Amino acid sequence: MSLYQTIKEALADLTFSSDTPGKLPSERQLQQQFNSTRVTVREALMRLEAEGVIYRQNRIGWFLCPKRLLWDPIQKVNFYQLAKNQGLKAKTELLTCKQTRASNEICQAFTLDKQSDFYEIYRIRYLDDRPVMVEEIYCPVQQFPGLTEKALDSSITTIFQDDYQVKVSHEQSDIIVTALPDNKAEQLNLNGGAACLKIIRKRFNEQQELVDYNIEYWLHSAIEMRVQSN
Amino acid sequence: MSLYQTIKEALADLTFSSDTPGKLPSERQLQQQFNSTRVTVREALMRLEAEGVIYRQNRIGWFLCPKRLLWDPIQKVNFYQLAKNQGLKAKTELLTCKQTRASNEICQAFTLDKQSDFYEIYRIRYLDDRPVMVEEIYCPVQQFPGLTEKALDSSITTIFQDDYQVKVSHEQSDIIVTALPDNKAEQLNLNGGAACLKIIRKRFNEQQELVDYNIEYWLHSAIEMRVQSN
DNA sequence: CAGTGGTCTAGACCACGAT
DNA sequence: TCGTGGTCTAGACCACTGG
Repeated sequence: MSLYQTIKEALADLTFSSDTPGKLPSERQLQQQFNSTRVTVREALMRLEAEGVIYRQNRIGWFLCPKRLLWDPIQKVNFYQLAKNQGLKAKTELLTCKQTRASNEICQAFTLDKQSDFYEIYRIRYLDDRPVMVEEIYCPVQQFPGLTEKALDSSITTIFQDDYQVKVSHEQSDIIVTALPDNKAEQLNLNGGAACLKIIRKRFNEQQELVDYNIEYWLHSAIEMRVQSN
Repeated sequence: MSLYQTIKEALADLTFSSDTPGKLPSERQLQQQFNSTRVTVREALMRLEAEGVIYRQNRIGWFLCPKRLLWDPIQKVNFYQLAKNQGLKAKTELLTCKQTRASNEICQAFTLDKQSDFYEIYRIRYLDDRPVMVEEIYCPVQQFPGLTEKALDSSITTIFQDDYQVKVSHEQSDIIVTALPDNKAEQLNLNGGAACLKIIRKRFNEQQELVDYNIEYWLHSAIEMRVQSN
């Protein structure tokens, strides 16, 4: 068996008895401990990261992954409720909210022309204070005047419903595995290139009109999906 | 911008005009071309792999990814039908089929004791002759006597229905992103450690009895999910 | 057999975080 | 300021693929 495999298994077995709980020893410490080089140690670490056992914070170190959030893409349960049901603390941070002209792709999805204005909302979501998701939300200004004034660090669905009487009745999600883009990784204080789940979600009102175009990047080790079909 | 980022973007722009269509130049060629080292070139390649742009076959080289198979985890469409609808050629290869005592986890799922015998079926699935998935299927011998004699390189669901009058009426899928385990990677002629979608699917008959326990590993770049909710 | 990717060594410099 | 991870160099040997 290769050396990095050995290191990987040894690390997986470790109780990671470091100063900070959940934090792994530094790469140079591991290199000495296993009498190897940083390249090889990092190979082992990156495998464990790919498996979803550990994750890294940019220039800080490697950490053990907590358990994944279980999510059913069919159920329209909001993030806070979902987290609470699973004993996790949810938090949302609003990064930016501005009025823009959106990309062609998004205009087309809304069947609006390129002159239309959209709100563009960037948010980060945390579970137990760990950043796990970054999202972009687009919705037409016309339909949601004054949206910037609302409490955008809460549930958008609730705002739609309570403040605008818009009820989401149908949604479609496209889900792929890809690498976290560098600009998104930066917002999460993580490294680009790590596996992530990219979810493009379109939500429609009762008249089947698109009201909300949402792009989410989930840290792959933070989420698990469960779906039922009858 | 870092060198491997530059290389990554240059590679992404390339039309990959190599001998074999879809195959990238060798790592040493790229190293010369970009006046760098293999480590750095491989960093760029692995990023592209993580993004789902290219994949590698063990000791053969790097290849461009064809388009992903679109899959709705709610619909119970069989693999051949799904592929055909999307203009892809599906193929299944039976690796092994044997009678065993299954693991505790699986016995428990079936609510059978540890003495029960199961069929254990290993298969590989191909799209346009590219291996994209490896699976393990467990089902109780008691319920499917003589299953080994059937054409196990076709649809199991069809065999259940036609040969055993067992109709799958309900199923549950757990889906996570993880790394392809080395033993599975080997069966696919791929490298361990690449991102994959692991799907654990339990299928039930009309009496809500578990009939089929299925573990699938999909090459992450080969699949995309789309779900609707009402 | 030549060429490929898989693994590994033993260094180096940098930007950034913690202190 | 010191230690961290992020990036990079310039090699090496091996197992395996393909001709």
